[in-house]
Amino acid sequence: MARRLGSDGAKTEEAIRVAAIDLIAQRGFEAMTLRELAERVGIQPGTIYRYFPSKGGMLVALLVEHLNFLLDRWEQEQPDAADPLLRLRAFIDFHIRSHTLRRREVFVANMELRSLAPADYRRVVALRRRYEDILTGILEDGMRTGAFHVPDARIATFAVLAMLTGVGTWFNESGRLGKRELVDIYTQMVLQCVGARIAATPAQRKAADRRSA
Amino acid sequence: MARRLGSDGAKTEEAIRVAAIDLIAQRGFEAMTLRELAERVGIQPGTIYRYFPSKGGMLVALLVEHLNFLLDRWEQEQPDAADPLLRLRAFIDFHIRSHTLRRREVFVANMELRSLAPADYRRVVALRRRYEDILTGILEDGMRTGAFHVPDARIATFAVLAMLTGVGTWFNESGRLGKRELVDIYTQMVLQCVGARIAATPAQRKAADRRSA
Amino acid sequence: MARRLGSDGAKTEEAIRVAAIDLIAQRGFEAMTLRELAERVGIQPGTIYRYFPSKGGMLVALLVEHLNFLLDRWEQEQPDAADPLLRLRAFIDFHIRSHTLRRREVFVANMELRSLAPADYRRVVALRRRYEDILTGILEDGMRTGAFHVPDARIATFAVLAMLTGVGTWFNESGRLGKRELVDIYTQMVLQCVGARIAATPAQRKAADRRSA
Amino acid sequence: MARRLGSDGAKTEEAIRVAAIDLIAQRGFEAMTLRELAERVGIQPGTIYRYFPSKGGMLVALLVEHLNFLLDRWEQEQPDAADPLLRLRAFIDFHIRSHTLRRREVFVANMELRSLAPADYRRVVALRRRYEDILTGILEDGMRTGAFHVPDARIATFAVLAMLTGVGTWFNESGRLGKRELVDIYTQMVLQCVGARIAATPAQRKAADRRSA
DNA sequence: TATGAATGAGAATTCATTCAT
DNA sequence: CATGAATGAATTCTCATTCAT
Repeated sequence: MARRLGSDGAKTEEAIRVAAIDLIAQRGFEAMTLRELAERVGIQPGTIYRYFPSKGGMLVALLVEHLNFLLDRWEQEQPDAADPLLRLRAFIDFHIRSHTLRRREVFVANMELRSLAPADYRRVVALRRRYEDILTGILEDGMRTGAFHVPDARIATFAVLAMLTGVGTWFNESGRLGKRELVDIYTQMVLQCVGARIAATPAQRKAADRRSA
Repeated sequence: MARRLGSDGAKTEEAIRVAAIDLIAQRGFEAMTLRELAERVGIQPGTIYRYFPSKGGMLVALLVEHLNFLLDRWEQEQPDAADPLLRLRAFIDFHIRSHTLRRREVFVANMELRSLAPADYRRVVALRRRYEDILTGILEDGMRTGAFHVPDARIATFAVLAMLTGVGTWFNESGRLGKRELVDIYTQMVLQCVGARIAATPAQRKAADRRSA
Repeated sequence: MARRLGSDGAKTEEAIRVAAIDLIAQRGFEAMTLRELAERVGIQPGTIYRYFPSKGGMLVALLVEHLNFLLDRWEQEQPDAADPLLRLRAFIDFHIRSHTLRRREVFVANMELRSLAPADYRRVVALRRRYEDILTGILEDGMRTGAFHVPDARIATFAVLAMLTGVGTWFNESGRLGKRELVDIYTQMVLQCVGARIAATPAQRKAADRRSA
Repeated sequence: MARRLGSDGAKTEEAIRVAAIDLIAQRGFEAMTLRELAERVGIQPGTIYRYFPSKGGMLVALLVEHLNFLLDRWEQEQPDAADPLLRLRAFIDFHIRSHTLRRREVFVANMELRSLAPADYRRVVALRRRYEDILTGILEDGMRTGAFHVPDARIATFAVLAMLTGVGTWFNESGRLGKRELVDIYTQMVLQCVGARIAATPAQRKAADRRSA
């Protein structure tokens, strides 16, 4: 059969992307086979090559798309305010929300960098760097204004991002914690970590009290 | 020739282990081939099977060895004292030292869990769990004594371990930071993070001052 | 869009033929892909099937067309005269001219016979045989009249055709030799080869003198 | 099964070479598949890669081996004498003998150059060039001594080699002609072609008379 | 203890071909 | 007349693994 009724390139590509992220997150990029991927999507392996130049090319495409999504979203969602504390809160919230929402993408983006060809690696790392720079900027501002106290803004960036990103490793949508609480808990820990003077909003304190009760 | 003069099983096995950790850290477990590994060690691929039952069996052996090493060492090195703050400091120091020293092992242990067969996975995760429990225990003690203030000891464990383990990702032996400073910086951040009242030792404050000067 | 303005089947077919000969000559029939061919022509691969029944069918069509062209042309251009020497000169001239002009077609016709399906092979070889027979006829006539002295007309045919056709392998339109000289040189060699008593015309001798001067 | 009883690398490689030349001559390099080749040899396709780095690498190896064989043999067999006529006779004899003996190798070497990667192509063409140079050298010597009369030694080389090599295309071991006669016939034609004053030895004349009787 | 020959299964990728539109 | 989506079969090549020696 040359073409299934109503087959549509854009839909097929999206289906491949979704299934690929899934499979890569599950098994790892190297361990995933295109056969498997094709079967999930319900197409023949060869068809993947209409949409991606190669298995490796697919990985880059996926990672670039994800990082651009993050950067674009932050661009839109970031608060107008200049206050570092407020901005940090917003960033934590944004990061956790997007990292639990697009959990598999994040996982893949963190694990599979080494599967990239050198040129692709540089491209992806450059995008990731832009994301890291957002946080570094906030921390540096806060250090200047005295809102934060960290030994080194860059290292703190790594530390905070590692902490926040780690959430995706164990967080379970259907577990005992809701996303709201998760954000609260991490906000408190991060603010403490960067030595913010006001560690928690009243709302957070209340939430914390409830938990420890 | 059946045996080179002075060839020695124990040495061969160790050479395989070292080369394997190296290669897996570089390329990932799935991407590493036994041919490559054998070539590095200077043996034939078939010879690997004298020491490990299979490629997957080698991974378990490597991970188990590493985790046992960590647990044993902590057992030996942990302070006698019961003071949570002191114990936390010791743990941070231990963790960073062992994680920069055996950097590649740690990396592998974090990245390649999903390459394990289910039974092996459970075995390795159980060992890792014991390591996590050390930190959780310290944090819970500290919460009880009022030394620390975290919303949730388990989550804080994940957060702190993610933060600390992340060091291995970017730390460079020959970079601008020495291990001593690294430990100081992270100690401060972790202590802040868990809401320890005394955030830094005088030594650390001095180091921090130097840096911000 | 179903049809570009002014798109024209006959033109498309000719464009495919030209590009196909080109590509087959360059890479070989098996190595050429229809994708490549389509791309050169600026169409989609599927479109080729409007003009040729299959890849193999295209090859036959190309070869048959070429051989018919050669036979038709000779039919038109051959001299009226019966003199074998004159006819042989005319044939050499014709062959070299058409083989340098349609160099790629000739190359393909010589190289790709084995890519044909058996039935197609027989058909094409029969046409080629008719072309060979022209030369064999001339040589046999010449042997009868005493104009030529060759051990065997059929073998001489193969030898002369191999010699002449080999020109296409190395001849370079923009090289040191013009076509006129090329024909002269080969005429002399062929005439010597078949033991023609008069080896060269005065014009050829002059050309040869110029070269050896 | 890991290894058949008495399996032997050197034998396996030779078997692959023989079968490969056979198949390439039959179908063409591109059309031959490694599956087919392996099946003929009675091994698995993957085993071929113990002996050749790739399909393309196998082709180079085959061609280089063949050309080196030709060059080595001529080195040994060439006559001591300086007489161009004698040397030319020896070369014709050598060429036809080796080209009917190793017919398939020759065919492959002539047809499959374009299947080589650029670097390999240059290497093989350089070797072929050395072989051509042998004939060119003989012809130039003969032109100097007045033994031969050709318009251009290089072009005559191409012409003569094309003629001689063409033999492999149609010659049939079990056909009406023996190799002895074949050499005689071609010797006469070549000598005529290069304008050698003594066109044939008495033996050849006798053979020619028999045929024309 | 180790080699080296070979396997067999499966990997990514390519390609001629089909056909609804 | 032509496209563009897709197929399905085949291709080269890789790799963990086996085992006689």
